Amino acid sequence: MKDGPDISRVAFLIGDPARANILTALMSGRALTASELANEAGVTLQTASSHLSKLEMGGLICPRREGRHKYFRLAGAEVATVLEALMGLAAGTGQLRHRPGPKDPELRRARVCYNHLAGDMGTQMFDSMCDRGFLKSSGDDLSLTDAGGAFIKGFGIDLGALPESRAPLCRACLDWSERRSHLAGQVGRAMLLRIEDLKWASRVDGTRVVRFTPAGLHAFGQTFG
Amino acid sequence: MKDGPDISRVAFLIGDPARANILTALMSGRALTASELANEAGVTLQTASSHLSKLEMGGLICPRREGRHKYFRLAGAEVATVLEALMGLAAGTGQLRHRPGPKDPELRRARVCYNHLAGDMGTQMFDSMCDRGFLKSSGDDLSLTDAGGAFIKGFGIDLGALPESRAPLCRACLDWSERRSHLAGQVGRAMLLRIEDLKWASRVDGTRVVRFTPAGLHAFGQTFG
DNA sequence: GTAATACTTCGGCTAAGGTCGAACTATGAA
DNA sequence: TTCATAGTTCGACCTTAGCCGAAGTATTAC
Repeated sequence: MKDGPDISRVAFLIGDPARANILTALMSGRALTASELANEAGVTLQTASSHLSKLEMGGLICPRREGRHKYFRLAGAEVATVLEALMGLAAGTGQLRHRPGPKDPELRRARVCYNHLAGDMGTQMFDSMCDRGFLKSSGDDLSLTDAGGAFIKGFGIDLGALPESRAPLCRACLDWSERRSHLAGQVGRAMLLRIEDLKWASRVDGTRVVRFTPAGLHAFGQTFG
Repeated sequence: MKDGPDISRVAFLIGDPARANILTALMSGRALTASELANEAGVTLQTASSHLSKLEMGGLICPRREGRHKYFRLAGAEVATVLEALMGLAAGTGQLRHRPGPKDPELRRARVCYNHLAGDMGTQMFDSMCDRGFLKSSGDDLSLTDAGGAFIKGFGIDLGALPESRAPLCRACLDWSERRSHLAGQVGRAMLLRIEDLKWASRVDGTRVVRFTPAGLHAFGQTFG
């Protein structure tokens, strides 16, 4: 028994409804204050503070002080991956499915996953870029081809401006609603930012929903149809 | 708040040490009895029975009666994926790392992941098959090329004999110790079975360790070097 | 049949931990 | 300075659930 790392501590942290709501809210990729997260989780500030310190101790979130505010964000893409995988499993095991709220169809259509585009439109973009030979997956790793580099440059993304970091340029991320991959990594992040810059879409405050304008939808279809 | 599926229920189930041990034991891919799992988890049979019924209700494991025994197995590859992702995160977040037992190096070298080969040798096999063009990842999905089909046929695997099922033939699975992908899916399963058939390696009872014979190690190196 | 093994259910004990009110600290605004 | 806002810490309450002994059911062995 006791093979490998200890799963239960991390799972225990995610296993509380309030903490799960906090983490889900942070899946938007934004850094949120303790008060905002308390509100998201539906608990008082004191309770949220306790949860947040536990999540921080467990290495799932990172704090950042800013004046009298304390902002929290997910500790990394690996955390987001686990959360997405759990969502996929929760959605799959039937009775665990949450009653689909009014936002549910919108979420399935286009949403933020950590810092990149997910949902139907996220996978559509990914597939289109693969089909046209912009992405090449050499076994495990995903990378941008020369044609792909030219494409995203034409799309308005300056590769040189991307920060040097250990984070891979391209990464595949499994989508819980579509059960297929979408584009993550630094390029995935840059694509979403560019889509917002182009005013094709904007995030709906307080949710993970990404809402496209009619014009943006049309342009998206032209580009990734 | 409350976007998407409810994570916390599934995470709560995994968040108990006894249940986490049970699930980890089932990562061997084998079906184990309630008594065996009680022993793995370090609790009495009564306690394990309670845990097992909760895991079953939660859709994480499937029971199968066989005489007076009740065998349990993981409910599916999706569950295994979540567990592997959690292991990766737990191993990564530092203080959560379990004290490395004597079996730890062996586990990192070669182990069973649900029903396929993982660890250093698992990723080595995967990389080799990718480099030689046996596997093609068209964007998201992983598939066997013609050359790959010929290769595994030569290796002694009859593709036609694989059962018709919704499970994909090839699938990439993230490895918590190597942090890279290895081969899962039906072909991954068949490869491991064939390796055992060839007597290259055998599983160590009661653990996830796959122990190669010297001859098997040599043959493996020849084939996937 | 009787005995043994495998598992389940029940009941009670106990400990862990989620919750919030109230008091406290720290930063910023007037 | 004085007040307001953001967050933390403390203490008490209380629900939850993990645990095991004991009794109950089901299946196999003899």
